[in-house]
Amino acid sequence: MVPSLPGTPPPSAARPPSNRDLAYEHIRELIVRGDEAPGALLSENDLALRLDLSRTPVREALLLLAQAGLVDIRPQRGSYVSFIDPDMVRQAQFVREAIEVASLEACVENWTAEQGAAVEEILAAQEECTDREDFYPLDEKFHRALLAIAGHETAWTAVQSAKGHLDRARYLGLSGYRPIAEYVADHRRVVESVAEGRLEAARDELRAHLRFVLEDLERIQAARPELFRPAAGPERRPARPARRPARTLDPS
Amino acid sequence: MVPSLPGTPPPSAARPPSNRDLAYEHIRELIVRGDEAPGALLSENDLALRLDLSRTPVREALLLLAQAGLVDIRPQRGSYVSFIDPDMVRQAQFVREAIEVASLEACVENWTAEQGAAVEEILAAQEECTDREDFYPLDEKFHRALLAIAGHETAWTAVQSAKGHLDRARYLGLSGYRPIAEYVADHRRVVESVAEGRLEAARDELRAHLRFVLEDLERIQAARPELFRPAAGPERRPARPARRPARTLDPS
DNA sequence: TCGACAGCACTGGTATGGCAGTGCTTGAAT
DNA sequence: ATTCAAGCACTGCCATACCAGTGCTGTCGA
Repeated sequence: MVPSLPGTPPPSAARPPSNRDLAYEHIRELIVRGDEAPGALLSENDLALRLDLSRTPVREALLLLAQAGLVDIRPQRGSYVSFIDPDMVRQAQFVREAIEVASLEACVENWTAEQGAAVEEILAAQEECTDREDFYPLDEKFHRALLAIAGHETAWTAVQSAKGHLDRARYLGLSGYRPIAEYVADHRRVVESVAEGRLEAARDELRAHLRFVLEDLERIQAARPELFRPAAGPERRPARPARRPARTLDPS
Repeated sequence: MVPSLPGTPPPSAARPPSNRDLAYEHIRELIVRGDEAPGALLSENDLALRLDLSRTPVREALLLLAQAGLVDIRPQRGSYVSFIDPDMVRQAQFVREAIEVASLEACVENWTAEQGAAVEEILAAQEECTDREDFYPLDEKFHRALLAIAGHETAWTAVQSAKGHLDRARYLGLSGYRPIAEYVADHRRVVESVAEGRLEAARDELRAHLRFVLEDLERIQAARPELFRPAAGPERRPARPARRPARTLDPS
């Protein structure tokens, strides 16, 4: 049986995506790509107009995004693009590392030639890759494939939910501080260790690989502090967009 | 001017829970406690009537529960209490184990006398405990405390989201197959190892402790197979409740 | 007896209107 | 110059109405 690596979840009838799904993807894209900066107001009304939908699907999408940690909903006040919280990023990193490193054991046990070939294909594509923006999907595919081989692909959703903040940090710090080639080299090292059954080595290598993200993070924070939750201080209020002036009572 | 009315305790105003939150908690309770069995229909309309709310907050609660894996929403068909999926439970167990075991390292490093005392308090309460239903909150408190000591309390949400299926399995199999006292003894063993800095021992003990849940799971599945997703076969359709008969065209 | 089929009672998905809460604007009073 | 309170433009929250999709019911024809 083919475990079916790529994420085509339902083999059953393909239902067209609901408006809620469309709104979710669209808004998520806005946030992750940085088109709407952290702290920006995301008004249900405004988004509904922009997406040419009613408020209901937009509202539900925002609810889901809030649960994913990408949006802060403040009742009766507004929904805002959440700031990147360094602690959240660190926790996400911790969760991800814990899961992926733990999965290596089963990965080593289940390793076969075919799986090696499938992973090799991904690695080859990564080596072709020069643009960072193209690299991220491939990176994701690689890590997901390792989980799938370990028989823990379902656990990817747990990684995913923790990864929201992390991805955004990576995306926004797009300039990148570590060359792609080094990441690919990391990947290859891990795969070789797994293929040769050196579990401990694979663990150390994967751990080191994942932790580089944190080093990048510190550089990103230094370079673009406005993306991060202000430590405290005078409670910087996120700027509301220009507002129509209030008219005093004078219908003339 | 009166600065603040007497009796308004905290600086930040405690906002009353929204109807959506109420609906969420209520429905979650229904599911986790087994009042609505896996496969049961959860109609938005019906729930709205029962909770004396409109459909909107109920619908949003269902949306969140669906994301937590407790509800299956099938568009234009119905929302159903999800079956317990053994694979999901195993994945949840894997995620939980990965996170908690990984946190032990920091836990050992950060261990202090006060923290030992706090944990000891929880353990003492657990030893007083005879009723399983009272034990679960204490169990949760213990595991959460360990994460907190490790400085990874935020990661608890990741555990939590994976824990939905797991908790339900435990709750529904309430008869319990392993005495509470043994669980507490496990806890105490882990704490002692941590306190004495024996990291590897603590890891092994915690791992073993968590895996007992899986053994219970198999017994639960054997005893109450109807709670679990039917393997395949003739696509057992979840029974719809009685339905008002269709009248043929005859207004008389 | 049995299969095809039309009708309709349900479902969740979407659109929209009204509401109370919140904080900015504003201008009068200090 | 500063304080303060009223007004109102916004917010998200909730209620309600309508829609298309789905599958059970019950009848009819072979």
